[in-house]
Amino acid sequence: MVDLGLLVKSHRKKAGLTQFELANLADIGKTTVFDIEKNKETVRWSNILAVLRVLNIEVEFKSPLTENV
Amino acid sequence: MVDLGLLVKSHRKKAGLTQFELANLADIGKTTVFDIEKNKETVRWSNILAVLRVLNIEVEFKSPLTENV
DNA sequence: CATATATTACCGTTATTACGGTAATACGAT
DNA sequence: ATCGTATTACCGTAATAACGGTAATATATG
Repeated sequence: MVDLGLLVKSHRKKAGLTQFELANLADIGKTTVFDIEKNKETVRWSNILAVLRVLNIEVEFKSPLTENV
Repeated sequence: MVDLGLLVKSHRKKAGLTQFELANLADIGKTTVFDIEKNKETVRWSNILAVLRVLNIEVEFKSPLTENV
């Protein structure tokens, strides 16, 4: 697994957004954006998804059993 | 994005686990396993990770900007 | 260096999830 | 069809994440 916090941060920067702006676009609180970038794992899944959606990041799940479901 | 609930369910079945057993292995509540399989997005990210870990499923994030960070 | 802006951090309140218990339904095997 | 097990569903309580406010620190810019 990857450093999601760093991934979000770098994408946000590239998009020229502040945490606050990203939070608004994703319709979540600024504190939550901060938490995600800090890899706090207690955040709501839906909030992570909201951020990823704004930043155009996709999620994929992989396992020995799947070449994608 | 993929049907995570279905993915979890099929992997759990393949592993021969009940929801309750999976919950215990992941050290979370049975209700949460049920919720994940129902694609309830309000679950805690850490709980999803716990389940994926037990089932040996990896997460990957993809975007136009990354060939993996 | 000084100023402005962004980030990090902390706090208190509110809203909501996590959880186990339990009941009802569905599923599978004999 | 019957029995046993798994799943689905609902509930109440306790735990905790979400949130905005604010302050402190860091970063960037003139």
